[in-house]
Amino acid sequence: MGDLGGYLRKKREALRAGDARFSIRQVAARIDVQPSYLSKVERGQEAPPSEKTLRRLAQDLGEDVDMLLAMGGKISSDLARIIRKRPTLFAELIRDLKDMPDHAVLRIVREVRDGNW
Amino acid sequence: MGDLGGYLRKKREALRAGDARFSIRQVAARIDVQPSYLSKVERGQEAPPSEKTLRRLAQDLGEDVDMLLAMGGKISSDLARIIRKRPTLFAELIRDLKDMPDHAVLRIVREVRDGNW
DNA sequence: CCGAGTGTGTAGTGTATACTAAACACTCAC
DNA sequence: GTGAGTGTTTAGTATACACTACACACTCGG
Repeated sequence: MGDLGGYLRKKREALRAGDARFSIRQVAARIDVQPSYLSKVERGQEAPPSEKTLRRLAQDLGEDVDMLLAMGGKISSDLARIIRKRPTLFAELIRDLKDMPDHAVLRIVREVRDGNW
Repeated sequence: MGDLGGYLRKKREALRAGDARFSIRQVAARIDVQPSYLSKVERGQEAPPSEKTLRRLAQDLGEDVDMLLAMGGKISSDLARIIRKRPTLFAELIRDLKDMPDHAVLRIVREVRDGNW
């Protein structure tokens, strides 16, 4: 599951094929880390970057932030904050949804969004 | 919000009123930390304990684990794991529920549990 | 008075997190 | 063949996390 490095490398190389601006060095410069660091992250020689850095990376590579964070073993701090405000309530809900198939959860999401509550 | 220390102290002192086994020293011994450490935690002079320690504390004091963890700025690792397995899905749901009143969320919980999905 | 128990103050520790800085080896264009 | 760019290696760093170990000062029953 947690192969953040390999995923990042593949994604970057795909982008790089069509745009020279996606070299390790240039991406690193844009997201404000050392190229050596990014290189190691991509090869799994370093632990996943911080949330801040993962966010910039996601933005630069056009990837979903929540997914990259998850691959890095983290959860977006805004989600964490929401949960921590009503811990038992959300804990219950999330544990109940644990084994539900995606489509069932999605149905809930949609109904919630449509405001039938 | 985040006054874990004060909350713990109050709770322990309440228990202590009816049971001498709830001194700092004895609780500390049971949850396997130094009394000085627990003392500092209760007075907010130390950062919140680890998840492991908070769990033992919650158990010993008869408190809700998820709530104590939340007060300590953490989220139960089993919840984190559930979310990380389907990050975008849960991120969407949680953000949508952010501003919903408790009773509305509870209704969802109950419906989910009753298996009408 | 003394022994058991109470809470607390001070100092220090091991480990993880999240990186930086500088140099090395290679390719490729001109 | 050299200058610009590429990825990588090695070594080191600052900060936070999550505590321990030990000693101190106090109370209170017998």
